[in-house]
Amino acid sequence: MTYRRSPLMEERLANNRDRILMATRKLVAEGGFREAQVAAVAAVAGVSTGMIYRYFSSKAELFVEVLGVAVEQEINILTGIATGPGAAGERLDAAVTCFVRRALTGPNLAYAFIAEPADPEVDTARIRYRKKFGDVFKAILIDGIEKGELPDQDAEASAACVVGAFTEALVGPIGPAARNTHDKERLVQSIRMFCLRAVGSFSK
Amino acid sequence: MTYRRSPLMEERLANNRDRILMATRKLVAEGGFREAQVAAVAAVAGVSTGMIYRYFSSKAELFVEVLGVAVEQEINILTGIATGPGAAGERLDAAVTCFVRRALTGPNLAYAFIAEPADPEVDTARIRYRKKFGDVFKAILIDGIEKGELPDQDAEASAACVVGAFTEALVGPIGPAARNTHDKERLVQSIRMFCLRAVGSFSK
Amino acid sequence: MTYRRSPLMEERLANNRDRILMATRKLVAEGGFREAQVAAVAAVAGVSTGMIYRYFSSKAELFVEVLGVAVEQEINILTGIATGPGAAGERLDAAVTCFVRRALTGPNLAYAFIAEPADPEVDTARIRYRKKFGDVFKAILIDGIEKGELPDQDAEASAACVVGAFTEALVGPIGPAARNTHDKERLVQSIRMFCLRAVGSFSK
Amino acid sequence: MTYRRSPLMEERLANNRDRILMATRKLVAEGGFREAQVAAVAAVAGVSTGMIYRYFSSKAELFVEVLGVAVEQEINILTGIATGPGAAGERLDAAVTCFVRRALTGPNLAYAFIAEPADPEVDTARIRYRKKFGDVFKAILIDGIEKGELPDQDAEASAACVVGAFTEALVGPIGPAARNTHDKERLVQSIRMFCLRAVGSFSK
DNA sequence: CATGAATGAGAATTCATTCAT
DNA sequence: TATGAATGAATTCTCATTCAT
Repeated sequence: MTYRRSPLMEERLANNRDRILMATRKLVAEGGFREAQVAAVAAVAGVSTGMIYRYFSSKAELFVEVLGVAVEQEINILTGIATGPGAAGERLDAAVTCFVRRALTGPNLAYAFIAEPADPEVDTARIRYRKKFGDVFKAILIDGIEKGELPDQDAEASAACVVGAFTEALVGPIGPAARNTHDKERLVQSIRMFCLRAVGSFSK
Repeated sequence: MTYRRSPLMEERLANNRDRILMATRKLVAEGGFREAQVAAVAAVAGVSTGMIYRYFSSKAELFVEVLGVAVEQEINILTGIATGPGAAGERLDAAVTCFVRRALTGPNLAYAFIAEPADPEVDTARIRYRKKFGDVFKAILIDGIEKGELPDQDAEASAACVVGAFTEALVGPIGPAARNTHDKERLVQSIRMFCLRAVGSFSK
Repeated sequence: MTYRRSPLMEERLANNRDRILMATRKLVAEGGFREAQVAAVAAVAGVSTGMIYRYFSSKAELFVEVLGVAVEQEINILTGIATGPGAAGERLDAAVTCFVRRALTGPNLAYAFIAEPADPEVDTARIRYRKKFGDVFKAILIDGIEKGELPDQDAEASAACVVGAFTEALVGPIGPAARNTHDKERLVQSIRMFCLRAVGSFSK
Repeated sequence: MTYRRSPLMEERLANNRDRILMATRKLVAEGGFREAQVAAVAAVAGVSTGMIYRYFSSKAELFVEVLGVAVEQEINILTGIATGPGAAGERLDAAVTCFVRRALTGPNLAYAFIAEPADPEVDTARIRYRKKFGDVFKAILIDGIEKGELPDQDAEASAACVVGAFTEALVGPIGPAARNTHDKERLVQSIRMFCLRAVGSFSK
């Protein structure tokens, strides 16, 4: 008698995969890639180390996917804003504000951005994911420039600068200082204004 | 007849330390801290591994100093510009332009910004060094705001954003794409304009 | 069908730990802590070096446990004698004789006494373990003094001297010379008489 | 013109040798063989590391000689007592008391006795030196036994036990606890009485 | 299928000894 | 002769990955 993969087992498999991803994300968020050793991930996920290799061919692949999942979530939200109605300046405003606020809420994504690639593979992915963020902003910028709402500029570079600006502001020296809600909101506004002025959108 | 330390010996000593630092810098620039293992550094520097520990008490200390040397060079140049004559906007312009141009010239500084903390010790230093850069820009901003040349803003946050903006633009997805002189100059101008608009300085 | 940890697996686990301990003990007994490098222990135990760190967090911890296991065995036996019936002098007699005889039988304990602290951690443990031996003898002495069976004396110091006396006699210059059974028994009697006279118990 | 070894140079050589020995002794006394690295010895002695190898072919040889010098000093004093006038019991009394008192005075010799051989070579020497001490006591014992002053016993074993007894009492768990003069004198008396009772000399 | 024990290739660091100057 | 910079073998410890059960 052989084992057939029952629907139930499928679900357990999916659950396992998710739990591994979540465990990894948790560990990376808390202590960087350094703390996300395979054994630790397995322990947090409640699976064996061997199990991890059923779903991911290597630790690097696991990391890449963790980054991917985190990025996708944010990209979806931002894209919703970017493709919505309203003037380019307003959409940019909303996108920047949303992104910064979410990043400050939990150490879920921001850390993953600077967290060093434990692997060249992860490095490559990291660059790719940052570009995805830039693309969302770039789209808004191009739209705004075409419609004359924004001054002419290198949309590609500006978009990268926007991403870099809040990355630095979030994870750099001034980031961790913002602990209470008041400080956080102040930081959100500072970054927001900076970026808006930077792209020439004076929505005030 | 007594033995005196000959100039040649002095030079060799200095050369060793410097060669170790240069070798480390080279390796970090090329492949990140990951590639700068003690054995590799020793090989590139043309010394034995033990030699490295004559000059640096640990690998972390070596890394910290490599970062420090690179940062100090740039800080000195930027500070010269920041404390010089001219309107705040002009000095900011010059500082940003200079910084970006130098970063694009060689892999001398840029890597220091993303390079992940192989060590908590290095991490701490890295944050500190980034802050140093921010402080130079912050000084110009505060000066400009006081004199009414720049709009009121959170100088601390803006400075961090400026640093982040060109960090991302330099080492992020669009950075490596700029290979020839023409592309590079275009990138310099893009980042420059972005930052100037961002702080409200429309020197055009 | 679920997987259960088979008895065989349990045994192999226990075996590994024990084999590591035994291998360490063997190497320390033969060549001191110096010879018990992690790689050597692994080789003798028939495991990989990494395996050792599954059971012991550091080499020092391994050494401490090796000492501890050896000491505990002996302490248990001695305590049984010390807390048994009979006059203090007789119990002391039995304890000393038993201890010395066992030490001469195999290189199981004696080495633990001289073996130098390869590590401050091990040093601390070594002192502690020696004190444990002293305490067994001290208890007998105090009992004998109280009951008037033994002359008044510093029980603490006398106990330490007893431990030192046979340590030296066992591992010192005269120890290894005693190869055959006859010599050994003669040594046992010599040490026994020395210690009994020393504490004032002339059971003859 | 070649250099001829002047008397002055001879003296400097001798001085160097002595300074190296003293430096080693100091370091061993303070921190065990572990702390007496060649570089440290050189620094304390005020010579270069290379200099050390002019006088000692290896570190082990240096250690052996340091032990030897320390032992010789003590042996001389003890022999003076042992070969002097008086009853065997009295001479033994004086020898033990002298030895223990001197050992407690400074951490000069006692430590060297248990301090683990950094080298098999040192190990061998250490055993040999301990035997030398035993021989002094053995001589007194044999004398006393022959003259009927002491009960018949295995002089060799008893001598080893005496050495072991105060070694343990000095460097074991109760040793370092005795800090002030009062405690020390009490320890001296305790060890003294123990040893005298042990060899059957009740000089009280 | 699921486990987690086992592996072993690295990586950092130390220090006795040598030898060019 | 004297120096101390330089060497590099040796040692401990880590952790991704595999595979017998």
